[in-house]
Amino acid sequence: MARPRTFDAEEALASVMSVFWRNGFEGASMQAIETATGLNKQSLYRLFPDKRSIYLAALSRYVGEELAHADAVLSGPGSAKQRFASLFDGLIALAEKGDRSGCFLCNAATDQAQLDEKTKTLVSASLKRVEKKFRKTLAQSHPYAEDLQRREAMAGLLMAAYFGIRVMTKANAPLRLIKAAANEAVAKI
Amino acid sequence: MARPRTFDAEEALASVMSVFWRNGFEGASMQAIETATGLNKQSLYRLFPDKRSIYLAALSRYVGEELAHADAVLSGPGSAKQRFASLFDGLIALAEKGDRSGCFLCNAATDQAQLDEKTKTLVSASLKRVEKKFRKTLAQSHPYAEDLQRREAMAGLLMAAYFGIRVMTKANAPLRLIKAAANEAVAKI
DNA sequence: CTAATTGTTGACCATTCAGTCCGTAATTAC
DNA sequence: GTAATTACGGACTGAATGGTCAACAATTAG
Repeated sequence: MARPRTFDAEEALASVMSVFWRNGFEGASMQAIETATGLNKQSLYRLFPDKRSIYLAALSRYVGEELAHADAVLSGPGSAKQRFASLFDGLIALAEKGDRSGCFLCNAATDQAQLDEKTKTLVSASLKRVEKKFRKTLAQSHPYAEDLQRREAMAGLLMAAYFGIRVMTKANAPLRLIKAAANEAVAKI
Repeated sequence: MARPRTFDAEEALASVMSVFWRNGFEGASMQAIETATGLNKQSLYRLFPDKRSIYLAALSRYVGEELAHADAVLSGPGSAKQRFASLFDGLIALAEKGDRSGCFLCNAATDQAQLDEKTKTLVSASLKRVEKKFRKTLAQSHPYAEDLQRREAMAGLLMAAYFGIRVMTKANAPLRLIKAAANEAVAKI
């Protein structure tokens, strides 16, 4: 009968996710991951075959959380415009409290998507899920409910605005610029 | 009398820029840089004190080129809307020919801005220059010429859209989505 | 108790990393 | 020719890297 694991795999993954989110794939050393999790890397190698697998698991976890959050916000009451306002207000609120950590998905896209096939696949699939969610929300309000082309166009713009604001946040753009971009994006719905 | 340098420093920097753009700071090894430039790294260490300095020089070069290009496009004939259309059409054209390399500035923002003070300063200053250029262009057309608040808001949105599309491009978003986002951003001017 | 199984620990490994060292090279001034 | 200066080439350095190894540990079944 096997010896039971003494750590919680999900908890460990949450710590790992923070390290990869902040440092990127190459910048996050296994030593840093050991420190963040309080585990010996051999314990992690029991769960995952290599560093890339740990990275992908962490990214998957992040995307899951981010989409769940977006879903909650975009499933709220009101028109599509109001719901997107809530989503973008969330970005403003993060910047207001000095949170400049940005978005792990954006990081993975710019950092690894063109360098590693598996990361590319995961990033690409994640974008599809975001698009689907944005279009679904828009489809619940006029005129996007009836006009498929307008819905697709606006979903595209909102996605670009969302990711762009994430980049600008990490790039230390002033709060007024982040607010301007977020509010203007919502105003155009 | 000193021995003259046998390579062109600007040419070397262009090669270095490509390596850093593609691989990021951590992922670009000095060995890869040697290979790309055809120089021994000791020759580069004659020009720059360390890897970070090389990286910052490469990023500066990129920003200079990108802003010069944007300046050329945004200084063209027509309304602000038409000029931005040209700029965003450029992004579409890159995607159309399969160029998914994205934007080194975006990469630096998401990758290094929160990890290294000098990179953060350069990235932040670069964003200011982009914003200034976008606002200047908008100020040449109605109603942005007269309405400072609208100008700032639209500049913010266009910046977010621009950077967001860069991220989506690198994230392998489908061409139709990139087109939708770019065209909708311009349509909102 | 032993056997089987997986988990933990810490040492170990070969390679890679950014940077350094030093002999040789190229150029001009004298 | 020598001297002075910076450039080039390739070897070298200590540390860091992702991953492996093997002894010991924890658990249950029989």
